[in-house]
Amino acid sequence: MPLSPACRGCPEKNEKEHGRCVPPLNRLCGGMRLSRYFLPILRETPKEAEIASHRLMLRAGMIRQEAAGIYAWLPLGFRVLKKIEQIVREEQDRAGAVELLMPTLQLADLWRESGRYDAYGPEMLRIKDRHERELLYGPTNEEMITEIFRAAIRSYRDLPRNLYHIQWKFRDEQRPRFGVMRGREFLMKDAYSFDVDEAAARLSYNKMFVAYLRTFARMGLKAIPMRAETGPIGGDLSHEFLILAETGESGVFCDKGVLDLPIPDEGVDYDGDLSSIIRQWTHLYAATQDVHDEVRFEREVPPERRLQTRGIEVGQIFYFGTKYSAPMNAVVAGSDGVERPIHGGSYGVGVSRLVGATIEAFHDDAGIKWPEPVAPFRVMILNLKQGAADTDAACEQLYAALAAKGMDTLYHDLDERPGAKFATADLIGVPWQILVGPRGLAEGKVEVKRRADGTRDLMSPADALARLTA
RNA sequence: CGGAGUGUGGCUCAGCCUGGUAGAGCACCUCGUUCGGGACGAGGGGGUCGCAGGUUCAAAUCCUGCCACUCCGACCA
Repeated sequence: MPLSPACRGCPEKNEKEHGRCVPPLNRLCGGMRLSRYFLPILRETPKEAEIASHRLMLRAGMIRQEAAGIYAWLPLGFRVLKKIEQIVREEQDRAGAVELLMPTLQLADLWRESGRYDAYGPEMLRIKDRHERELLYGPTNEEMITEIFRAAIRSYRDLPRNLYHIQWKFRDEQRPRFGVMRGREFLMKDAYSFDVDEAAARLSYNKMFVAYLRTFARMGLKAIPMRAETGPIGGDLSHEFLILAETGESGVFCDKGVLDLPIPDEGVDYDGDLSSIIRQWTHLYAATQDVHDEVRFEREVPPERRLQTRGIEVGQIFYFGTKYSAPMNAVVAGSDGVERPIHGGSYGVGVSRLVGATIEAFHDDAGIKWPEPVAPFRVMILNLKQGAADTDAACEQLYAALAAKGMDTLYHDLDERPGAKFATADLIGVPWQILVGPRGLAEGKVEVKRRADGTRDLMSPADALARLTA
């Protein structure tokens, strides 16, 4: 795949790897002038927003609510969504999963094969087309992927496989809330593994387990795998991945030791033995309220290491055996020539929810503090005296130089007062701000401010460039 | 789905009880003065008061029904 010119030199990753970028990400590399952007900032907090991430996403012009639990993603929010999506994609690919795209609408008849059309309940949005054919807006895709898979695969030699897509889902929640954290329409990565038997399926499960550890860590999040109930999807092996946050929906109990476990590096051999990593991450106590065992907790975890808090679920993995393959007749011939149902697993990541969850983890009173890997822009240039020859020239030079390096840069070139620009920059949470004002330029200096901790350093524009493109 | 609320300009709200020419702050437009942490002055534009009925000479306001949205709880791959 040829490199997009805009991608050349992008600091996201080396150029060789960049050839794998899907087109939407290519567009994220480079610069943007605020005067040509669409960033509808709100000065006051909309009254419906109770929690920080919802409030800040509305104020920062990332989303706009169109109906209960249904949001339009405005340009700034869309950038973050795409960056998170891309990290998820890269780690799925690395773990050997193969991307495809299934439709949002599905035939009811397909769901009758598994028996879930009647079992699912009012959470499923049901639709009829002009021929009175019953359709549904997919809340998940086990049936469809099983249908796709069974049509093509005949032999155990074709296994294992893991297919995934990143697609919008709809679940008609009784009470949507917390903005994109619990919307009715949401973007989810869902992967589905197919194996010849349970032992093989567990190997597939372990790959996704490790991929998830890496995925959330790359976003700057500390996600902890916890034993989980399997819920309506069914099955007998499942972990939820939660990031710790006081505003989380789930109560969690764990051994503090899990907070310091090492994340597998990108050279991890997915075809090798992952069991030691899984053991390391599962032998310490960690459970959500639903499956919490207080007696075991007190027996296994010393008092000083007991942690009781709340968390936000950002992923869940299941092994469910032949739950779908048996009723839907998805079978392969074994080495003995006998056909048997394949053993399946499914693996979800809440992509749109992660946007809100990240803000819950990284914000202060002034606004969002994006971790660099998912920030909508990496650098923001603030021209503190728009229209003055020296500040304009210095900003244009910085902007051109950063864009040439493929750096995501937002140039605040509106004719606003410095205070307003500071407030906007802090609100939208771009990790690095370059403050260019007459005061500093008199000494040939600009100020580089790091949003995460508020530290500022005066330096020459050349040094600022070197520091931010290092 | 139970309970509690709210719908008035892009945002936050007042006005409703006690019916009588639709308001404020912020935002927006023009001009001027400003300019390192959300400036100031003057002038200006923008609203079928959620929808539909009803009562009345007259309804944002009173009555009835509906719709939407929010919060608490239950629910939540």
